[in-house]
Amino acid sequence: MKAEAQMFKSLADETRLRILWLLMAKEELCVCDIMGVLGITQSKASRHLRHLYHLGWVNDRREGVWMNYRLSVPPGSPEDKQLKLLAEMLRSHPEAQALKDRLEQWLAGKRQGQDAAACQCS
Amino acid sequence: MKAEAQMFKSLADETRLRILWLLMAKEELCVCDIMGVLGITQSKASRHLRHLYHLGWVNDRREGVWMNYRLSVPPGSPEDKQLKLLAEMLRSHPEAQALKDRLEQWLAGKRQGQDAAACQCS
DNA sequence: TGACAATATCCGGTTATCCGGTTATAAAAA
DNA sequence: TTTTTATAACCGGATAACCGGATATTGTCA
Repeated sequence: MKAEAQMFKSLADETRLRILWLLMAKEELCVCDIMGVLGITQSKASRHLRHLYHLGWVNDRREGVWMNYRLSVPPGSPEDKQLKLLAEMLRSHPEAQALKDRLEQWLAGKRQGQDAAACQCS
Repeated sequence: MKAEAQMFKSLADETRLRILWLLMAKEELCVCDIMGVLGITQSKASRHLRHLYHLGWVNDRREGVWMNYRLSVPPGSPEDKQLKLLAEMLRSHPEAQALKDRLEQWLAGKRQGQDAAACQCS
């Protein structure tokens, strides 16, 4: 039952929950997206993404300099059901809604500066 | 989202998972049952049960000197679904099966010494 | 009341987790 | 090749979690 405890441990952090929530909304995001939307340091964003990666929640895909992450749980697996349940818990959550809005804004802003560096990571 | 993180934190401990698993199998157990079946100290059993109590997973019911605990999640609530999902994850788990067997044995042994102190907590 | 049994809480020690800041790596661009 | 950018890994330090053993509380019974 160690594996199960560890799985819950990986969900027992607000930042990681927020990241999973964003990835459920957007499919694929790079580290700097996470940083920007959540307003956290690069170190923090990368650390938690690696954490989720090592536990099998997300895949990574390199695209030049960017590292993109997306959910990687097999459909129908317990982990998949867990994520769906999490989504259900958060759906009516004001904070989660606000995050989704910030994500939309962020992505819109990114589309604007198309040819320019898409991500200033300021 | 703090509440959700805290909920997962409460599940991120092997002992607490085992306790919940036992309570899903038996409906109501006293502290010394938990101690006996899991083979842990009284301090540890009580501490984790109080933890689960304060987070709303279980109710307590005093019966003389004994303190009985049982699950208290409202049917259909997200917490209920979470428990059901946990049960699904553990169902095929050898360790979980073994625990269930130990619980049966323990309760059988308890029925034997009926009039004697039901629980020596040795 | 006093003795006892079951449980809850406290104490301190150990370990795990999280964080920001820094450094290392890897790909692209100059 | 050197520089730049995005990201990962490392390094203390602070905080929180967990543990066993000791103590306090609560209920029972003589």
